[in-house]
Amino acid sequence: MDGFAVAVDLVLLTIRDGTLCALLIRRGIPPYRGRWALPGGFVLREEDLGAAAVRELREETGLDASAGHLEQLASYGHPGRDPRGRVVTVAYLALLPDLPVPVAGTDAAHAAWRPTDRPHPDRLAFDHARILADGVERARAKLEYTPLATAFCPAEFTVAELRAVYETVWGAALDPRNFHRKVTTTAGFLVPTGESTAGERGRPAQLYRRGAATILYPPLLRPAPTTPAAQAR
Amino acid sequence: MDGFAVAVDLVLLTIRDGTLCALLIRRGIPPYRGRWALPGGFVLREEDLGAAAVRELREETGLDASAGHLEQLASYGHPGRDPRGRVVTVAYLALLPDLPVPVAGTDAAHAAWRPTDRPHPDRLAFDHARILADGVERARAKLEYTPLATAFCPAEFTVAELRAVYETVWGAALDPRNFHRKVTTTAGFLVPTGESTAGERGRPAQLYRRGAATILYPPLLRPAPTTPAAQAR
DNA sequence: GTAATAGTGTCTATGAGACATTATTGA
DNA sequence: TCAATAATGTCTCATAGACACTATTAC
Repeated sequence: MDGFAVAVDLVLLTIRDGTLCALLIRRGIPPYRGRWALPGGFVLREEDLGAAAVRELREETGLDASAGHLEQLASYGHPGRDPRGRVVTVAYLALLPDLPVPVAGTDAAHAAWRPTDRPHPDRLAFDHARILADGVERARAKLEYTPLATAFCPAEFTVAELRAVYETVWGAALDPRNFHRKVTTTAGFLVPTGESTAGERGRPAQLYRRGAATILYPPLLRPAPTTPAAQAR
Repeated sequence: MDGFAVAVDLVLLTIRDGTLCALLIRRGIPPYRGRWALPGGFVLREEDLGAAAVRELREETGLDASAGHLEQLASYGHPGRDPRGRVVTVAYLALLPDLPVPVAGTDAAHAAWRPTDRPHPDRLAFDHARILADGVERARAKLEYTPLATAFCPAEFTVAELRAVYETVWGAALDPRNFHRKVTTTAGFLVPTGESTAGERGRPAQLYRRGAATILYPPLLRPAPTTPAAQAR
């Protein structure tokens, strides 16, 4: 009944240069030495799962979880997923604003933000490709019915920046006028600061902070891909 | 790094007598002997997490998972959640049609379907009250944007039965005419069998099977509780 | 016939999609 | 003045909500 190891792995997403990116770590020790993997590590003896995720986040990025958003994603425990033995990993998903270059963890040769659609020519270590894909899909879905897109933005941001988040994560263009109307009229989504941008070319944009809402009602649905009907997406 | 036990616990939901119910097991062994708990057990040495959930489902209910719907819910691993030691549990959520009385597991004195809003006067064992609440909320949310309400129904069912599922899970009345229009015009939700009910009082109802759709687009949103705005729900 | 339930049609209100113009800055 | 970007207004269409009537059975 005993004898499992429990790990947390982090899908850390941010937007850099108009691309949805995930933080990957180049493994410095076996197994999968030299391969790229999600940051993560084993849960400590007296540590809660969420606390382990927060700790790993700080260790890998130097970030406080409050800057963005951190939630549990799913658990993965296929018997053969780790050659060292039976390891169950609890994956967490974080949405983060664009950061300075992350500090590499002590047990990793390198760390890098990689595009989520082609993280690396080689396959990722373990089942991390699957975990990453699940995290991206979760993020895409949650942008529809929560205001979590703001977690990708700095504390103060413009409507155009927020729209760019949606367009990047969904990979679809959105109408700037309809988007502006939607986000500014949905109660609790945005709080105007009264300030404006300056020094940019073009008309200054009003700055907003994230509001108190936790869900968007009605939701902001991503455009239907092909058919106007239901089915796969 | 080793030394964790990994369990699966099941939130088995069904609708009985117009009430959303969960299957609870009266524990026959310590800890929490005599208290009610979610069905579950430890993951075997060479067993995948999902396979353990399917196995427990069969052991506790005699059910095949294909009759309803089974998905991973979340993992819970607070250090003090189990007095026997460090146990991480991966909770699974199942939506099941109304069943004959479940067979009690070998290590349990009793098993019973209990209303989810007041499972028992005593507190449930472990952190199972929280897990149950999370499962119910997940079910409520998924009825909005998936056709999973059909998992609560038998293989063939009427629109009125399906509507009763929504009304029970959401605890809100829905307009029969608008509901009928929505579910019958959403592609892939329902497949008419051509058959009708008979022997009931009143006009016979057409029978349907669940369709191939996996998501509902646009979703079938539950009525906003109070404010027409966003915020907590 | 009566009671009971299923199924359908219409009108309205709300929100999304398409689209052009005005506003405000830096160069 | 021009280029660039932000912000707003209008029309249309799709969908949800409100609501009343007809249809088909058992008794």
